[in-house]
Amino acid sequence: MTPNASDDTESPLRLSTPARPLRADARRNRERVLSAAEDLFGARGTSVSTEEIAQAAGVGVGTVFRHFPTKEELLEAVFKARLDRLADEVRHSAETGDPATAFRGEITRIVDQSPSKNAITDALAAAGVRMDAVKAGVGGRVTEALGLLLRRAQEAGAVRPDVDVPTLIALLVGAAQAVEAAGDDPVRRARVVTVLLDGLSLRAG
Amino acid sequence: MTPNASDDTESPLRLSTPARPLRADARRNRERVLSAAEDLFGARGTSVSTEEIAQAAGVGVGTVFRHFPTKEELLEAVFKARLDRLADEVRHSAETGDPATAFRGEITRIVDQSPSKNAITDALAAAGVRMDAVKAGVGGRVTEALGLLLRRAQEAGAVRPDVDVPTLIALLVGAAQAVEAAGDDPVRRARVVTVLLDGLSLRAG
Amino acid sequence: MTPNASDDTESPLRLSTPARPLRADARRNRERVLSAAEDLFGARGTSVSTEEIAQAAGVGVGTVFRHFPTKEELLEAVFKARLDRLADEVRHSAETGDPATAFRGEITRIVDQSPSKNAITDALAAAGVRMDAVKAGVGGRVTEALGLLLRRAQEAGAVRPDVDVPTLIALLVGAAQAVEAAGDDPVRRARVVTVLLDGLSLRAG
Amino acid sequence: MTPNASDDTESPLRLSTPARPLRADARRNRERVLSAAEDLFGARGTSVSTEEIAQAAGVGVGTVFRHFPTKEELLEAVFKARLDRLADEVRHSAETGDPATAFRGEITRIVDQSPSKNAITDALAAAGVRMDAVKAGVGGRVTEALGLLLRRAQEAGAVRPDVDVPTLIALLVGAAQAVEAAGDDPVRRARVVTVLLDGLSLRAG
DNA sequence: TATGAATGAGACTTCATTCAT
DNA sequence: AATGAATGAAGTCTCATTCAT
Repeated sequence: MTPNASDDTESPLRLSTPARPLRADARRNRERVLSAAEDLFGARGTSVSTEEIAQAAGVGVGTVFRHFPTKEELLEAVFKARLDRLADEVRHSAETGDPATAFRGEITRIVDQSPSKNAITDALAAAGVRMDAVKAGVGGRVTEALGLLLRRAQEAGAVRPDVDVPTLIALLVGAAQAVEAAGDDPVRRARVVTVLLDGLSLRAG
Repeated sequence: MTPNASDDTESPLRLSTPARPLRADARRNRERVLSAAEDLFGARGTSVSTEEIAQAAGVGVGTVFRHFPTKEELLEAVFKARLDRLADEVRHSAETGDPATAFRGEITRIVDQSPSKNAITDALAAAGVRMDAVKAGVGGRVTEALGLLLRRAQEAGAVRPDVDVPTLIALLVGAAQAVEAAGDDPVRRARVVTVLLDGLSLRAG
Repeated sequence: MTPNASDDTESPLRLSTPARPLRADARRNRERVLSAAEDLFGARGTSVSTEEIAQAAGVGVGTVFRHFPTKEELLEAVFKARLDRLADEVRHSAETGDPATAFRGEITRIVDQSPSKNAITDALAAAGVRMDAVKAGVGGRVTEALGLLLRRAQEAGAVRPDVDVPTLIALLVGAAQAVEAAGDDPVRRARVVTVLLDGLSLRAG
Repeated sequence: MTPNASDDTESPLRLSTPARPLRADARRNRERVLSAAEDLFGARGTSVSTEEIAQAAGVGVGTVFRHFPTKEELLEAVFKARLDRLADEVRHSAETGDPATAFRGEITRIVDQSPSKNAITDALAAAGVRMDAVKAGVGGRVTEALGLLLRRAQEAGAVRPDVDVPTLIALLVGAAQAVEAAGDDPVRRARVVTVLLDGLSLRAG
């Protein structure tokens, strides 16, 4: 909603000052809340109460609401934070080493990490979250980074050319879910990833 | 809307009601509630209130709770009903025609049908639902039917042999999610399915 | 207890049915809530909590909200009920006996009754209450009845002709407040009413 | 903004601060808070939050609470300041010119000024405010000044003798409310004042 | 049996007040 | 002294579930 371009920070109270740097302790609390929220939303869905998040973060409810005036804004912030980290990671991969290997490694990593930590899956599973704000904001960075990763792999002939970034994102979302559905068995989880990667690779014949 | 052949409502297996065969009107009410619940849960998630489901079904809340003593039990019943229909459909496919074609057709159908109606996706997305009860119950029929479908396709050399039924289920769950994430664009949705099927097929080399 | 003329009822849930007659117990509860709300709002202002009103009415909070989905709607309902009773009373006066006496008697009665029960004063003091709904609804009846009372008194030469109904209403609102501000001393309260009536009467010269 | 002539801020009588004369900046902050509070309480009722008042005053909440340890004390201070100004104004009127004219002019002025600025009305409408402190404090000055104004008018035969100061105050409170209830129409507002003045005047016969 | 009114725990959010910086 | 972050009690409202009709 904010036509805010760069800065990711969020002023605690919507005052006139656009991006006050936040006092040290305030910032620490903000991080604690964000982290607790990420854990709990990841582990038990978006229905965990704000009260519980506050407890987990070791602060009062009021503090949560000072930093995130609405539960939805908290959800969005968690989502953005995840995407932001994901974008960094993907970009780093994309710019490093062999395109094919980078692609495979990164896809595997994204899909196969702890489901409760998976940026895409449950954030999207969070259903109601406004994708608008996200797409306009950090979402763009993810798209960009994935685009680079994908393009290089395609140019190297390692990935089929008829897949574009949105499709790749959809596939990642699904694969993360699939891995979660596969349960704890590492063999099964690996197979899921294998099927995805094989499906994405350029066929020999 | 469902490409379902036979009865839409109550399949051979009845689980909730132990003995008493239910009066005609009671049975009709049960079905109406189940149907309304399926629609609303599908369309707007499991957070729709019991009250609203009752209204949509044209009955009082009390009636909903008479048939399904808990919201969770209602959720389970919806889930079971979907799986039951799915099992019928899959079995029918598996027993008909060419194994490879049947497999491809059925996978496509499962994944690419209206997401809000998709049996696996949102029922699982419903998070809290006890899979125990389900796996012990109708789940077995789905597993069985999918097993038949998969085995025949593998024997025909159309599907890689290192995929077992649980993995296939996980993949279906994920693919359904992926298709939903792909949005309304039919081209993208088709690509998602293609990637899945290619990943599942036996490689030439 | 209420000298209420026609049907005052309100359907508990805004459904399709326009004016379902309400079950006996539901109706009783509704009245109890309304009555408790009138007492408490009158005695301690509109800031009394819904919880407390529920307790005073001997019902759960949920019941209050079933009948009045919003605190504001409860406020409005209380307001309407008061105006409704007032309209009945005024009309009855206006149609009975000598115009001048009726006018004086009625004005006195309105202004000098227990302030916490005063229909106009604190309901208006309730600040936020939407006058729209009220004016469109029962408000019209009050205006009408006061119009009759006023016109007859003016035609009888007992009241100055340059006062119209809106002005009279404003004066009543103010006088009620003045009486409240006059405290418990009956002599002072009487004087306030006297000043109002003298101010309203047609001067000799 | 106030049609107030002289000092807007701090009149002779200081009540809150017992001894220490307050540093210059502290004093300025106190005035700013008081002024912001008066504006906001007047415009939007006593429910405006302390936070918002602090913002409007350009200070932090902490500063508001340093000067007025309680919201209620802030309310009282606002009230006192208004009464203080009122006392000055009334006394000035009472001591100037013809008694009858002074009385009429002053009553009109008090009642008919911008309602949101009206000292008596909404301060009293603020309901909870302890009148004790006020009556004991600045209230006395108002009473005194009004007493002078009233006595001289009565001695001049312009005002009925059976009205005492407390009654006059009650009438003023009510009339201010009546004017507010009369809305924006200046004709109606004028009529309200006329009725009051006529009611207060000594009858010819 | 069906109905829908009643219940009350619990969710989100606000705000007066305190306290570390 | 000033600031504004933190606190937590309290308020409004929702909803799964129970129960009288």
